[in-house]
Amino acid sequence: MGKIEDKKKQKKEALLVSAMQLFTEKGIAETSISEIAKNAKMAKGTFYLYYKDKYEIRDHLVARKANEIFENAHHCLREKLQKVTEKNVEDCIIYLVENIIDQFKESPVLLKFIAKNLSWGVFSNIRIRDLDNRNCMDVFDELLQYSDKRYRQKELMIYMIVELLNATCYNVILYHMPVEIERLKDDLILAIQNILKQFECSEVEQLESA
Amino acid sequence: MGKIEDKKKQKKEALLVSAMQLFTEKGIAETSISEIAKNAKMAKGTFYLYYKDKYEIRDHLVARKANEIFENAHHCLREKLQKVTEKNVEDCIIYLVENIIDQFKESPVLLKFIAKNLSWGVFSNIRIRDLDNRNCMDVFDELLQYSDKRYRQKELMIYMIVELLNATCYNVILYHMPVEIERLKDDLILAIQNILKQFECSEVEQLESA
Amino acid sequence: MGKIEDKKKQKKEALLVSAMQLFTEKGIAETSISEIAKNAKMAKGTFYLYYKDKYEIRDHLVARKANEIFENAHHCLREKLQKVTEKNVEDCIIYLVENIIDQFKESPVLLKFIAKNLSWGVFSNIRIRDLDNRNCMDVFDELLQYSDKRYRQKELMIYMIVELLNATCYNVILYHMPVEIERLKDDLILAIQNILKQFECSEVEQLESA
Amino acid sequence: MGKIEDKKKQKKEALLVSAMQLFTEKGIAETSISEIAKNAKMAKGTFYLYYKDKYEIRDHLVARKANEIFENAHHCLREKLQKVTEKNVEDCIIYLVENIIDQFKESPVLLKFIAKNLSWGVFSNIRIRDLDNRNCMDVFDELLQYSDKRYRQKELMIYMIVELLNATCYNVILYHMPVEIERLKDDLILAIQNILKQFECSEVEQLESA
DNA sequence: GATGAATGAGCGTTCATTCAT
DNA sequence: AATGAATGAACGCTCATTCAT
Repeated sequence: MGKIEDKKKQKKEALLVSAMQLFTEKGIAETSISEIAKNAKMAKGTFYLYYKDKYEIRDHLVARKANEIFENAHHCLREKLQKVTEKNVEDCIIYLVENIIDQFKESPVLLKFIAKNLSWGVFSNIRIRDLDNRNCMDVFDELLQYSDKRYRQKELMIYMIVELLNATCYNVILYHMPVEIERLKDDLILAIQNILKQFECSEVEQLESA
Repeated sequence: MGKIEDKKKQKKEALLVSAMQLFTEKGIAETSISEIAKNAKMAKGTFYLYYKDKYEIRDHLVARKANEIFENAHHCLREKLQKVTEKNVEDCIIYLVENIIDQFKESPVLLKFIAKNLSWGVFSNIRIRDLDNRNCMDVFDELLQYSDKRYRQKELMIYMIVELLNATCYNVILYHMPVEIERLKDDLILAIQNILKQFECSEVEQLESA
Repeated sequence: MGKIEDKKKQKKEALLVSAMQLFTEKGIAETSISEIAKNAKMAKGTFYLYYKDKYEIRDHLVARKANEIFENAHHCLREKLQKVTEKNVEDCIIYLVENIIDQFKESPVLLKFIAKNLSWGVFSNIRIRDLDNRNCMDVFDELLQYSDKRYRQKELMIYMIVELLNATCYNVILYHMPVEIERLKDDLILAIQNILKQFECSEVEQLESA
Repeated sequence: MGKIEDKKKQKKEALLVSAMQLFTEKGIAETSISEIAKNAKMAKGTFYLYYKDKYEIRDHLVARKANEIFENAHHCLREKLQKVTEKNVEDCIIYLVENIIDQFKESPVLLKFIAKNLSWGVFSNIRIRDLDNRNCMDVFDELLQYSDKRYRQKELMIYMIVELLNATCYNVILYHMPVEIERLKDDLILAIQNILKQFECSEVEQLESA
């Protein structure tokens, strides 16, 4: 029956939660498997029924947390878009960026965990449930489609935006260096808007691609 | 006499070199203190006469390596500037950026080591010998002084450029994702030029600050 | 009904087969109970319904495999004896020995398993189905009865032959040391014939025992 | 100075002694490294400064113990030979065999340890200090040289004798099966004498080889 | 009877750290 | 100052055994 499957899922979940807590509290390298298990109220051996090692659990967590952040942001965006008729790609992306900054502000440990462990490979594969599990690049594609502008090198563009967002927030939110987050925000958004413009196709190219 | 001081420096140096080799070859977590000592042809116990633990050595190394990279770049810039009369800040910064990218391309292990361990605190304190040990922010200040343009929020501007450079190079050089470095280069430089423009003071502000 | 008994026997059998495979493939110490069960397509817990531990299974296997070897040899001997009128004890024993050597040559892993785990207690109790489950010593008694010679200390004689056979074949077949099996064979048979002669009663003793 | 080397030798020795005790008391498989260390009054980690694992220690022990047994026997033989003018090869070998049987009788655990772990490769390489570290096959060669008889296939002959000795003593001394050791002794010696005769070259061959 | 999730003792191994030399 | 033998805590991991289902 499904009860046993349910219990297993709960155990896996408990291990994830336990690991997340310890990873953010004391770092991955300083967290041992037996601690993860004990913190999840299990025997050490039980850990190995569900994960190969702590790096497997880390990878699961990174993917999940990045997913949550992006889904949260995307969800808010969708709600907002329902109220607005005019849809502007740039604004949407800026909206996502601001939302993500807010999430990072709320949970600096999350930022720390994500920033140090998220690779582009994982990020570009994040799936959004609201969009039939299409991945995060599809989200941008969809947004860009509704626009009357055309963009070249879309993946590179997104990559640069994401990396700039992540990298600049890290020191600013965690160590308030070299400025406070509120001070960074405006210029970060400006920079991102410039990146978007930089990848916009010229009118000639726009026509060609049309 | 200074001979004893010399010997001490040599030992410290040998440990740094040994550690750098092992850190880049197999990673910091996988390198043990006894390995560092053995590789430096010393007894394990001697290590503790010079460093507290391997993280102290790591921090020394990060600062030194970042310094070398920046000094290299700056040195090349100075040589070039001696041949040229016209001095343009933007071009200088782009020159530094390109030079640093080239150094990363030459030594991806260096990039890996630096990118994962360099914090803004360390970076902004890098000292340049050619400039009487003034730090790296002073370098930019000097460059910006020679320009006829005025910039606001200089440290933030540099911060954003440095982080963008580091963060985007990481995946691209080490994992060729999402594009090749040659593909990234042009757009990265464009983006940095835009960041510079974004921080340029308007003419009114220029006058005011003058 | 006997169906339940049948199923039980089948399970026990499946575990034996599974264990034999793993024991010979990777050794007893390196084989775990859960592997034996999985290889027999059962759950781990089921193992304990049939055997106490892997050593119980090993003992069952040693007895069975030794039995098979001896039964095989004995079966061939009987077939041969039906065609021959003249029956000579020495020749019969040599025939058995040669047959067993051939079986070992065919399956060195079997030799390895048997040689390291067979004790005299187990061997002397091997039962032969063709002979109404009489044990292996009875076989020799029967053979010796048909002879016109008399032997003293029959069990000791058999013991020495069996141990010499086992012990000398081990290194020779498994590691080809110090000679090849073909080189050993002739002298081993000679030695066994000498052992048989050595235990023959003198004519006076023969008469006495008659 | 040599003091430190001395201490190291003492530690290695202490580990060997400790391991031997535990191996014979409870078997190799049932002995753990931490037990060996604790029994030798050391920390667990110290074990690894001297041996790779318990199998390395086992191999050292087997070689050493086999060496001791053989050297003991050989030493007694030499003492005896000094008193006797007439030297007979057969008698010498029988003397060695009897001496070894006596050693096994005195220490059944030694027999158990040796019999289960001594391979022909190790045995044939045993070195005798009294003979300038020449190995055990050289001993036999020397003995055989003094004889007026010639033997073919000397290594095979020794192999068969050694294996017969080992294999038959095992059950008899440890489990008193199928007879007592005193009962085995006479027939074992007879059998060995027969093996020696069997490998004697015929008179024709003797002349040829001369 | 059969299952397999859960346990936790115990393994081999590593390694930062100490300290007598 | 320099050594490296010694330590023992802590690690990752395995596995026989139990027991609720």
